[in-house]
Amino acid sequence: MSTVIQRQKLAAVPNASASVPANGGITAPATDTKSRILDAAEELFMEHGFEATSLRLITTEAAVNLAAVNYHFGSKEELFQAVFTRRLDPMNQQRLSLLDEYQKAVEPSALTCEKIIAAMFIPALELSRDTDLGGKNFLRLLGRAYADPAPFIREFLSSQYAEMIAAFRHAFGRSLPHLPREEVSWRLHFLMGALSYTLAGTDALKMIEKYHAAEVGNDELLLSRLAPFLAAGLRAPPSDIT
Amino acid sequence: MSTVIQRQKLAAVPNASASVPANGGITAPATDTKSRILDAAEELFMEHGFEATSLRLITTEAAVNLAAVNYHFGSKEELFQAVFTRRLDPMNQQRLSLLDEYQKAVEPSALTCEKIIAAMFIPALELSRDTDLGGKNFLRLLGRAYADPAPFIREFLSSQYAEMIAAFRHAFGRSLPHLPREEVSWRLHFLMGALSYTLAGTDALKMIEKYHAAEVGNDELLLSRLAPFLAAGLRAPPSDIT
DNA sequence: GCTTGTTTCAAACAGTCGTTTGAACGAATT
DNA sequence: AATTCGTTCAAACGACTGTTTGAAACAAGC
Repeated sequence: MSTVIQRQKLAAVPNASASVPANGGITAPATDTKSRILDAAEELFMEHGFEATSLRLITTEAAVNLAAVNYHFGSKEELFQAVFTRRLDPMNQQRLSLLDEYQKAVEPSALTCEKIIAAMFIPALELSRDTDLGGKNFLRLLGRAYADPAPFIREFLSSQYAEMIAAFRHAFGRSLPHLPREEVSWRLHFLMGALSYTLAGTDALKMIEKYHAAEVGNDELLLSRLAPFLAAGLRAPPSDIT
Repeated sequence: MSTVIQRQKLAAVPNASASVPANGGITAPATDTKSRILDAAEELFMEHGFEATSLRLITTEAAVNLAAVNYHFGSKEELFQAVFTRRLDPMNQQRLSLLDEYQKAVEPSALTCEKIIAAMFIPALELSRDTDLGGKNFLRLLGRAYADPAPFIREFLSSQYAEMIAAFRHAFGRSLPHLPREEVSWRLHFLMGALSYTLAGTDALKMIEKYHAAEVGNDELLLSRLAPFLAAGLRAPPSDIT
């Protein structure tokens, strides 16, 4: 009862052509079905998690037919991965090239920890600003996916991250030559933890709002808090248990 | 919602008395229905998450009837909370009393960061060792719950943690008098992130196995890696953006 | 014996889930 | 005009969800 089925409108929208949305608002309309699904899925997966988000919720929010997800993506799992590859792949690529750029500028000496951390964070921060609304959603979604138990999520993420992690472990190793390789691995692990937790939690956002409203760009503020903390931790003397 | 629970008595339970299990094995059988459900739920919630774990899976694993969950706990959500309160409440209480004990020993001076960190970690580590198998499961479950989007989980956890967090923020504030209160809050936040990520992820366990098999007690090893990293981060000079 | 109250059980309830189907549409090609 | 192809649609599929029910099983009290 009551839950009358969604009556979708006909397609055939000739698109907004090149017209700037012109709505002083925030969100871009997203013309084609595939993008609308991705946008809605990104937002809803972040809000409720993978299992708790039904395809009917996504397709209703995106104003498309229920079957469109399986038609365009194959399955719910593949949709989830598509949400990630759309943003994660470019972001990690940007991290790698930024790290490379920084390294070339100081060759042959090693980078400072702060510089390496910046190469990890800046692409994430840009992502959160570039896209009108989706970027911030995505970072929170990403942080949550780190802790998701589903095997297909963990495998997918670890494969997406392998190359980037390896490059940054190498960079930190060069920057901290006195530190055993093993210790570098651990500290990179802790660093990722602090980062993903900060990006995922709503706590961080609440803190920002509480203290600084919109005074500084919230992203730079976050980096300015996190970078000294992490850099100092990375440079700590190695533990004596070997 | 808010379905008022049926009758549910807790009196006259004969209990396991003082009998030590005495089985040289690993797992305790868990005699009564309620405990068997809690044990199975703890393990399965950790493995698959809240939404993806069905009551039928739990009751099958616990070898009890499906209706037993609703009879003993009221609902799936209340079962989830019961899984947490069983271990989380004593652990946080232990953290508080340990912090208090450390503080009394050095009064009137302030505690070192390492000591405060130890007061946070040792109860968690003991939990992971005391109980035969459940403890380790629970810590991983806890780490994952931090990142769970479900509102009832977030609210429940934040209420369970409020008192402990406040006490430790105060202790860190005393230990780092040169640091603005705001900065202390941020760094405590990062600290919790590194901790929960480390406890939740399987990555940390894999690292331990990779490097040290069972040479040292894995828990002490973990603390010896994490404490210097976090202490150094906490003691870093404050960021210049005010 | 019977009664009382707690706990277990199989079965059903009322939905929601992801996925599939086959018909219908729109636009370009022949 | 007819045909093709990619896309959208309503409807249904079978399986699974948390929860409820009313009857049994069980122990203890009188």
